[in-house]
Parts: sequence; C-alpha cells; structure tokens
Amino acid sequence: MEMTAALAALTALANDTRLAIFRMLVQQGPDGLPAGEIGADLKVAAATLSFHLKELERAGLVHARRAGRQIFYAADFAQMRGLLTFLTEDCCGGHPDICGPLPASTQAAADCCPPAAKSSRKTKKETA
Amino acid sequence: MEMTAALAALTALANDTRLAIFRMLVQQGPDGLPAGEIGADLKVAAATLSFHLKELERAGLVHARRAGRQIFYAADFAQMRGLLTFLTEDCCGGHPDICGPLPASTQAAADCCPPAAKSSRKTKKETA
DNA sequence: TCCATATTTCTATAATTATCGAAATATGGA
DNA sequence: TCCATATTTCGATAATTATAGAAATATGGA
Repeated sequence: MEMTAALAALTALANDTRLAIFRMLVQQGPDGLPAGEIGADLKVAAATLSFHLKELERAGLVHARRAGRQIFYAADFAQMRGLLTFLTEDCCGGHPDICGPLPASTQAAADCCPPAAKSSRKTKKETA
Repeated sequence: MEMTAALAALTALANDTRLAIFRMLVQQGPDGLPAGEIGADLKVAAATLSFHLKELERAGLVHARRAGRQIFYAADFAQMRGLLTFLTEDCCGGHPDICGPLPASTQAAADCCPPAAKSSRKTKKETA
C-alpha cells in the first residue's frame, strides 16, 4: 500500500461515525450488514449514513453488494491488513528488536488478520 | 484502548504531513528526531510543524523530550500497537479464522511491533 | 402498473482544520 | 548580560468536511 491509499484509509477512519461503522463490520465478518441495519444500530440518518459508507468505500475499507432491495456492506480485510502493515513498515530502521520490548504490549494470540510488518530495511541516518 | 483514544490517534494520522512525520519517527526508532530536522526533511514551516507535532502528541502517538535547545520527538510504539489492536479487535465476531484466509495477505515475518488482536468474543446477531 | 421499502443524490448550512507570518519563549554560549 | 539558535504561541485566513431534509432511483411484490 502506498502513502496516498493509506492516507485515504486513515482519513476515512478518522470520524466517530465511520469508525463505529467500520468496527461493526470488522466484527461482523465477510458477509457484512445491510445499510439499514447499520443506520438503525448507530442511529444515523439515512443520507448521512450513505455519505459515510461511500467515504469508507472510496478508501477501499468496505465494499458493497446488493441483495434484493438491501445493500450489504462488508469490511475489506485485505485493505485493513494493508493499512496496518503500512503503519509499522520499516519500523526502527530495520531493527525492530529495538522497539519490540516496549511495555503495555498486548501480545495475545495473533488470531485475526495479523498485519505483520514486512520490513524492507531503509536505515535512516542517526541524526541525534 | 477505548474508542475516543483510537479516534484521536486516527484523526492525528489522517493528514499527509502528520502521517509523514509519524512514519519518519516509526522508522527512526525510540530515540526520535529533533523537530528541526523533521521540518527540514519534510519542508514544512516551523509553525506548521509545531502545530502537527502537538496534534500527534495530543493523540499520544509521539512524545517529546528536550535535549539542549532541541526537542526530540519519538514515536510511541505502545500507543501504535494499541491502535492496531483496537482496529482488529473482536474481528469476525470471535471467529477470526473466517477472515484469515483472505487474499493479498502480506503475512511476512512479524518482526516489528506486531499488533496481534486480542479477541474478546462478542458475537453479533446474523442479520442477513 | 402501482405501491412500499431501501438506499442514494442533491443542496445548503454549520463546524472543524490547516496554513504560516510575526511575535514570544527557552536554552546555551560568549 | 547579550546574542544566536530552536521551537512554540498567537491570530487571521483559507480550505475541507459533516449534517440532514427533500427529491430521486432501484428493487420486489401484488
């Protein structure tokens, strides 16, 4: 994932309504939910919901699929992983062991969609 | 990490300048960089840079430390992990195996700050 | 064809955020 | 104490984004 796609994804998630929508869909799994149910659950007006769903879709974080009169929205897990990978990429200039032993680590079972940074070693000059 | 902290972090990252700053600091590691060098590298005016660094700090994504006349900013890796964990939390209603086998997976060496979702099982009703 | 349901598009308004010059503050050295 | 460097705060302006009512579109069923 490149910078601009990551920025689009982060911009999409940087809104309380959209973040709530996205998490609801992440927790729901690949089948997703119809727009109407999301709106009812989060109590957002239909027009507003539509606006936010479109933003999430534009960012590639969700995709839509019509089923009868309803439109189901589902999280795009590949895109989510791409974003998480982007954020941790090239951590610590290719020496991730440096930041690994930090506290507050929530290292539990890596059970879902683990982003796993693929380091590509881009050592920055030590300017301290 | 709760919703509001995650939202603050995402809002902080949803800006091209701040995203560039954050990634520069992630790649730099725990020692960080002085504000001036970040600004020179990214070509942002001092006042603008200061504004953005403050936003990142407010979100808990970076922390500052003075060293002589310079102020070093460094990424907060624990907070970063917290954010990634938050996003993947309770994925697929506690059955992460569902979304695991998706394509485009960048499953490489989980070498840096792996967020590893700690699932807490919150099965949503199947409303399809 | 006609109607009800589901969702989107249009449009205007309100609210938030980014930018950067200029002035202010903090530090270290002479 | 005086000066240079490093960074922040202030303040005003520009740009972007969210909101929701009303009208439009799409689907399925009678």
